[in-house]
Amino acid sequence: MARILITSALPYINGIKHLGNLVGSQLPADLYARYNRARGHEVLFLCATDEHGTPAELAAAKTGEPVTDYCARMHAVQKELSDGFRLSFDMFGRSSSPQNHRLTQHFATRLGQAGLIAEVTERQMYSPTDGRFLPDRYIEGTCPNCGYTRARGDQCENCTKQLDPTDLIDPRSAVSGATDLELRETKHLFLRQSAMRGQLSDWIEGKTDWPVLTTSIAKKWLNDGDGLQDRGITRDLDWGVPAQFDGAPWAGMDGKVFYVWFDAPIEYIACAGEWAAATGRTDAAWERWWRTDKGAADVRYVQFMGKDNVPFHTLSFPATILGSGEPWKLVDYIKSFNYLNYDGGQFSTSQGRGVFMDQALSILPADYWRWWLLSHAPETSDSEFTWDNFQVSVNKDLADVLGNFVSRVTKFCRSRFGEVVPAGGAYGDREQALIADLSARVAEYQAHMDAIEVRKAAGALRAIWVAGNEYLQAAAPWTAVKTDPDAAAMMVRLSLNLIRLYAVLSAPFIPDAAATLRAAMNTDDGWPDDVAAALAALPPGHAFTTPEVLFAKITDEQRADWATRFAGVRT
RNA sequence: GGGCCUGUAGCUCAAUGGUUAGAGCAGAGCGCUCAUAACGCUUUGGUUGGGGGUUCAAGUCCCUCCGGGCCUACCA
Repeated sequence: MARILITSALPYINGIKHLGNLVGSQLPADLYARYNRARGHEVLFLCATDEHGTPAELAAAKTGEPVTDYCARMHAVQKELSDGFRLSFDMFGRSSSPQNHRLTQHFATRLGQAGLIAEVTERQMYSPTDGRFLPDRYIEGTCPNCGYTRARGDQCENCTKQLDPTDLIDPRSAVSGATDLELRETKHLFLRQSAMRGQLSDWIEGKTDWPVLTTSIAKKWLNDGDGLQDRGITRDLDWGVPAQFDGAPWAGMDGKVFYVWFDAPIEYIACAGEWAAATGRTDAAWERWWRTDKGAADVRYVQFMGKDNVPFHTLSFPATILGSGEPWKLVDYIKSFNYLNYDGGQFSTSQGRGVFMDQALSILPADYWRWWLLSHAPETSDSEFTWDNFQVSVNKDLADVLGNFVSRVTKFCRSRFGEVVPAGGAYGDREQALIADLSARVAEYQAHMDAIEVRKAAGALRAIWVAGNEYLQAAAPWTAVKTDPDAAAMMVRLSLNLIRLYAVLSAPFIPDAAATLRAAMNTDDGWPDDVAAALAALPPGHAFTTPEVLFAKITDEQRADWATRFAGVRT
């Protein structure tokens, strides 16, 4: 039995995530977690809300709530939605947890003691009206290059020119519109990533089995220009982990907090501490997942994320861990995803374009979304969601191929033999061939799942479903029953066992439907390590119930309605 | 500007430099009647974005042009 630590990129606290966010990290991570649990491995699957930073403060200000209240409320909302999508986190924590405060300050201390933190004084834009320093992109003004009047302080969206806030003509706060901006000196801590460039580069160069998407982004940052740059890890904000604390190896950082991208990855570790605390476990229980000197040496750690998160997971977070000089577990494999587009354009949180997690669950059960999203996961390039494709794929795969198979088998059995697994008859060549075929296909499915090839795994699973329909069509028990009832009984018995097999194999993709099938077949969820044996799990005389329609089809009217409803801006 | 990814059938996507470029869906034809008008079988469909080059051999490698996307370190 292997031990597998799985983390999904942390969803930011600022609002409800869309389906593109979901398929880029949490959903495939859940697929992998469920699969490995089903295979009998020991899994710890962690995720949390990423709660610090300027956007959280501004979102709270907008609703009039204290930021702590806002984050608590939004955490609950995101937790409910992740439950709705059946994301099987062992812990859905919070980066604002006491565990993360302690651990973030601990890492900062270690890095400081190791000489890997520098104090840098710089000048940044301050808005007296807003009472805060403003990140570059929160300053708007007229572009000196093209005259666009809503250029941001980091880049003009119109002409794409890189800008500095001081370049802008008539700069103003994007938060309040205030124009009384001024440059103020402020001191910040920088993580000396440049000092660790060689160590990080050697580590990345050794990861030859990682997706190109992952390593190419890392190498770009390592080698671009003057090489890996130091990164500021503090901000002038109120909401976050205080950068000044007892035992800190620096002074003068009062009123500042750590930058979210410093504390958020540390929450992966702290979240394990939250898990232990929430489930009455000791520190040793979580440390055996994270400390190689305390039992984690045999852990395989896999991270899931969208491509925009890669630099922080390949460089900054490893720099934090390596720089600490302590035996923390480093990531073994990074699975990164491209983006899911929505009907010819991008999903957009800010513009409310596309389908968001709450909306998705309000119109269809989670399994529909899980199946479509995972079977179309943007692994090699960006992929595209269209309502037409969604309707056709889901109806065909889930309703016709899988759902209808269950219907035809259970209803035929009920009408001819009653709701019990019929006795009599023995396998012939056709059945032996089916078992051989399925054994190969299950092996293929497992290989793709082990390699985290999500779309290929979905294709292999679908082929297993199709094999049942092919068998049934060729065996034709509805004909055999007229002349050879024992043979028909054997065919039906095998087919009923196929339903159980499908329930077990499909559970990582469509857990609710799988649970419905297992309950209907009145059986367990043991993995089919031996397909022939698995197809005898339901013995003659075993009672079952005929399930209701497993997946109702999406009608043309529904599709048209949804396409219209979600075309424009979220209201 | 720089870097990376990408362009393959009507659609969504596959193809360690090595047979005649594949699969699902959609389309067409046939079969079946247990089933959610579902299922099965057969089948149409390609100058692999354009052009040039390397090679015995190129969807794959190189150059160039065209299109799409991402990143570019202060959003997270």
